[in-house]
Amino acid sequence: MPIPRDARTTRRRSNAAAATIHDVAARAGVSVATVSRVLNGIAVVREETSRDVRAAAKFLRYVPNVAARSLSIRRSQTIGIVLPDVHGEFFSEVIRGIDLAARREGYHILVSGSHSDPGEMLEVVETMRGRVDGLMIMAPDVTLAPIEELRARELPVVLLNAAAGTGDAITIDNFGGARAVMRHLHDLGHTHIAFVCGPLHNADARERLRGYRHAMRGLEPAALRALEFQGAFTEESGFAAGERIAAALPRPTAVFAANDSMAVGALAAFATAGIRVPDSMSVVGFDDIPIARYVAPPLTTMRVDIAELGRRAFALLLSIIINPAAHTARRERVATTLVVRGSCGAPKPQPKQYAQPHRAARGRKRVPEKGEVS
Amino acid sequence: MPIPRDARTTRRRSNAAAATIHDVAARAGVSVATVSRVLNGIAVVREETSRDVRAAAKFLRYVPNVAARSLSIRRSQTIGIVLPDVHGEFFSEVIRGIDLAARREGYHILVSGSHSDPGEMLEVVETMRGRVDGLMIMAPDVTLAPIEELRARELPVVLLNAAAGTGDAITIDNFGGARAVMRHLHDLGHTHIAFVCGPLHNADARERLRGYRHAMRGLEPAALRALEFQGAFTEESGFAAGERIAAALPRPTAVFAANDSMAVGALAAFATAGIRVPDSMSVVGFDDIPIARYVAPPLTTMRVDIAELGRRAFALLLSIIINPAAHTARRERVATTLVVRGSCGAPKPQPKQYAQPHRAARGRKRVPEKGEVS
DNA sequence: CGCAAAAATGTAAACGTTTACACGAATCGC
DNA sequence: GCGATTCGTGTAAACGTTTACATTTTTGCG
Repeated sequence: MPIPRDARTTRRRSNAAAATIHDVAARAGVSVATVSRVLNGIAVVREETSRDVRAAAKFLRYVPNVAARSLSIRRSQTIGIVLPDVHGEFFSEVIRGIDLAARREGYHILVSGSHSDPGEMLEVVETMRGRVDGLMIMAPDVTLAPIEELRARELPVVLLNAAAGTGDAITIDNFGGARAVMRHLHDLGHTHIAFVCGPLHNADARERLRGYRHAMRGLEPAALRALEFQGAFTEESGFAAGERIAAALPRPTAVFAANDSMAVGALAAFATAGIRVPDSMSVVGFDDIPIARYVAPPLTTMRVDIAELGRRAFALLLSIIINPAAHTARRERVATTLVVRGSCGAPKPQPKQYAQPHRAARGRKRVPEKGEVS
Repeated sequence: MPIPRDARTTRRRSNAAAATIHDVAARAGVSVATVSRVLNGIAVVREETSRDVRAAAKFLRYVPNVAARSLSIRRSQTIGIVLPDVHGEFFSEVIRGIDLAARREGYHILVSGSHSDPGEMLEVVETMRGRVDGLMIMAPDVTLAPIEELRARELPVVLLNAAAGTGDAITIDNFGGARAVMRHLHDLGHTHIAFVCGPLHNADARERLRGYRHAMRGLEPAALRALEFQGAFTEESGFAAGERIAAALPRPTAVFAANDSMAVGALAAFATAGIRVPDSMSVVGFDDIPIARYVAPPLTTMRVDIAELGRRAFALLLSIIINPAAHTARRERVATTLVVRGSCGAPKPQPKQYAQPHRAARGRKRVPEKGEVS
């Protein structure tokens, strides 16, 4: 595409077309190599020369052509983020975390969201390769995870919130968080605790369920089943589950919803059913979404520092990018924090002296663990 | 950087390094030009040759180097999105809208968020230029807007939710939406309507205030001032405003909060103050954030189709990118939709026959306008 | 069959960087 | 003062595409 044919020798400029490194070199009376060195802070170049170059660059409002640079150094200083069709808060918070960390290191982020099926995701990964130095894939859906693992090789990849798998990954400490929630409820004297589960194909939902079951392990299967209610991480489903719980015969005294949205839904259901929270029902959620503190009563929940998740994920990805060889797969987990508000009627008056009928999962030694703060 | 020195002639591959167009050409027994033509669907190339090329490319798992391509065609097929430090839902929804539209056109999006001051934003714009074919800048803050306008020339730019200004821009129909809200309240018989305002440096907040004032224009200034409460778009500020409204002496019968978050906060304040909504107080918000329907009572609000905002913005930007010359600045506005829920006690029994004392802003002819549906 | 026009393909010059290597000019030790 | 370093800079070859232009092959037609 030989349009301005003598670009490297002529000054041009003036009419249009951004200044190139050659223009700067010409104006500063040095070679392009020197300009490049000055602008990249590489090697030793005389202070005076450096000043001239910088002045010329400034005068010409020179900004390096990234494509050319990428081509030459074979890196794009960009990472890709592939997200499923995930909602609001979470989505943006994780991007914010990554963005902050990335910008600090001079990286840009290329995002592609709203992918619900593996095929589409793979396609996106394909179009991103070559354009990015590394990839961050969020695959909370268990059906997506394995596929991503296989593919995308020869490009650094970090998985976010993925189910199991082998590669590098950052996840939320769902299991630990769920156990901490349960411990809190136990400490409050609850034993008949219902659980509103998230969609089972979602890895986070599964882990939270596992935490719940772990805490309820004393119970016989049938009894446990009666306490578990299926939800879908939405307010609607939480509302529906709340209605069923309200109608359950030996009515549970507490509900642990696998996320805040469902907890909020359940709260609404209890309100319409005339069940008073926290007096006759305690409710705990998970995530600590912003409105959690504004529902009535304010929701006790497990806070997840999503931005931190993004930050950590970027750090991990960067370490792989920088030295792909000397890297062994790492799976990190970000801790969660219990935030006690009004929805579970905090320090209940009648504690352990009561002989509780279904007292399950008790007597474990209370090892403090991460994700348990307050 | 001459490492694999004979790349263009040798087959190489096998050990590492992605295949180049030369590798494909060699394997298919054609020239690189032909490969390029086939892969870009350009010009006429014999069906048979085409098949061979495609096969070779597939075999070598060839994927074009974008940097090289960008360098050659002088376009990156990428647009940049610069966002302020904006919260959750909105942030992600707008990205989703843009992403969807962009992907359909084969564009990628480079995002950079969380910029609170103009300087930082400008810096980001600077690092993005050359990397993107166009820019989308969201600047709801009036202090940011003008600065962005001036700069960033010689690169297609579309402003999102910006205050006034001259360039291309897409905004929400805040004024129209606010008026529609007020009309709804009037139709319900309210005249003593309080307004919880957003931060005044925010363009959206200002426009909504303008809509409110327009509807209340019959009122004398002092009376109006007594009905306006300052907020900051947060739940906290909404709560605080709610408390003040609850204590106001001729207590308003309705509250229009400039966004849902504040409406939710106000709702909480009324609940604690023992004021029943909608019986003794109607509340309307703006935005229709997801929890709006799950608070008690469900919030009547003005829905903003944020994804649509993103979509439209992309369409506009693309049109500028494609033909920068034949383009005259356009300012578009996306409509809003009234969503009636429980918080304003819908069709009140006592309508117009009552002689209302402060009946302001009445008797306008009801021109149906966009943003008024239901 | 021969020749012109059309169709298909190849050649090589851009695109704007980075950087290995070469080269001249200071600087140093003696 | 003179070779050996060191320092500062320049030259030019990559990086992997696209595409104007040249060249070859095919086709059409008398």
